[in-house]
Amino acid sequence: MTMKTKKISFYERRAAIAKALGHPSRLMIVDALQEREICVCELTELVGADQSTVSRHLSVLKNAGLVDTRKEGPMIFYRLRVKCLEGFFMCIENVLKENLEREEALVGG
Amino acid sequence: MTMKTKKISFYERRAAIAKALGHPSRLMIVDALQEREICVCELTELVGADQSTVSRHLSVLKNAGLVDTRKEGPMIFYRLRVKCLEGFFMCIENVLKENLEREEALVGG
DNA sequence: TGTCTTCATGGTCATATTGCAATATGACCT
DNA sequence: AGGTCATATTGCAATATGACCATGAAGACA
Repeated sequence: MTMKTKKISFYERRAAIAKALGHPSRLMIVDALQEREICVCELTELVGADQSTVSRHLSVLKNAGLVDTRKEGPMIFYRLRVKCLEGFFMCIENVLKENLEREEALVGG
Repeated sequence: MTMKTKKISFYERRAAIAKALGHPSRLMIVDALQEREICVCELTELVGADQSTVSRHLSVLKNAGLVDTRKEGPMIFYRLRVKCLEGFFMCIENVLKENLEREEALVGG
């Protein structure tokens, strides 16, 4: 395997995770799951989309390895598989803060 | 504005940033820019795609507020606008590590 | 002026994503 | 078995994305 090929698969794996987090509904879900595990029915209410749509978003998160499931009777509870999302969210907040400052600078100066 | 609308735009802004990082070429670019500012011609070589394709990726990163540009003669240098990407990458690595452990557990037992 | 380099943009095609409706699956209860 | 609730999956339409080619704009330089 060439170095370039290796590099590509390296970034592909990482980009897949970022991509899974790149949708507002999925971000909302992940954020809610930081508190506690939540069933699909409750997540569907939270997101406010069709149940089938939410189910698809959940499967995207699951395929990325971000969440895991637990069965309890007819219900399925989703929970975060990783606790490290703070770093991710902090990074995003930092970018948004910088963007805001830039906008203010453009208006003010 | 209702609470739900507010929440949506909250997550939309954050998801847009994650989405901008959700492509292997863009991740490769951002990673390279952690070292130093780089011109489009060099980034084009690095990524190994058409110059127009790389230019589009760069505009995605710029629109997300992740990078900024500096003109020098006919060249345009791109540089990171934020230094916080460590937290982002650490989070990704953490997820990948967890995923690897899960795969090993599935094989092993 | 003409040409070369560097980068961005419009056009076009192939593919992926997203959303909803409809249907299937699976568990539980009677 | 039949009924009901909670999820997953499939089909389809609309839209977004990503790649290339061709072209355009701007600076450097003879």
